[in-house]
Amino acid sequence: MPELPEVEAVRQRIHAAAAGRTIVAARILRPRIAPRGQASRIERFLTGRRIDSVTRRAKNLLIHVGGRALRVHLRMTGNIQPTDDVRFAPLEARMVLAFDAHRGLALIDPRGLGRIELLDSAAIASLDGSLGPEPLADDFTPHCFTAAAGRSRLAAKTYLMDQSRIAGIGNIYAAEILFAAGIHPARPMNRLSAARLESLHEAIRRTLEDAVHHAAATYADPGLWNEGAGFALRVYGREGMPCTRCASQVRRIVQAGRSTYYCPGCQR
DNA sequence: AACACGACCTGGTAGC
DNA sequence: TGCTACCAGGTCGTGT
Repeated sequence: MPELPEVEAVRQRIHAAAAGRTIVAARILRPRIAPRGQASRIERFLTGRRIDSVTRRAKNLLIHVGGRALRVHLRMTGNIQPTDDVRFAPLEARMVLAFDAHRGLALIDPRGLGRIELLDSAAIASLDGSLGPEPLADDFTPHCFTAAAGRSRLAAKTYLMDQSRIAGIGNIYAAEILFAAGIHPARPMNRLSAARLESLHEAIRRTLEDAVHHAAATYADPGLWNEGAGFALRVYGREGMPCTRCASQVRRIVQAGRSTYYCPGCQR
């Protein structure tokens, strides 16, 4: 679930619910989600402080509090949702930030791989510096993308998923973007023409913008959200089914240990 | 530099 | 029905 579009939808939702509110109680229900030995320190820091804003960098949520940021990474199955009953958070709740006796935010994560960390301003800058450009930001221009990408010998899918090169793209949207651009996932980036790199840039923007729109629209409906029904997937998970564009059978291969889906008919 | 692989966790599901 | 094996949207550390 949580790649850039979903994390952005969570950000919008919890920024609206939490900005300006004071945390009256912070409970980390599963200490291992924080760096070793820091869970109670983080709880103490957050308690009594006001949330200024919630921003996003790549797939990281940054909850800005008291000049620092609580970085939350949702990993595979995490989500943060406003709750009206902080005392009876669901079993999979890993952290609860209460705004009063009833309302607050809950980090829900069935698989428990999500992580939190408290960052000072230097650590925020360091995180920022370790990540590639935000694909939906104004400075992610065709030129900026094609200049860097054209020099890499990485397979296209591996390149798209490398957070230090482009921020926020994961396994599902990498497949969808490459399908939209008609590019084979194993094709080395430096063997794509300038024109094809530009169309890839365009596919990145269009696919992610579309997905952000759908993710934001379905966030409020937990049923839809959990089924991932917001965005109509065109190749991901469709092994053996006919391509929606050319009717060839969609294939699944493994790249870097992850499933990659593509159409052998129209991705070259 | 590039890539493979295991670990981290739990739940769902296909197959027997 | 009940068991096992395998799979899952991410990242990090280790090894080649």
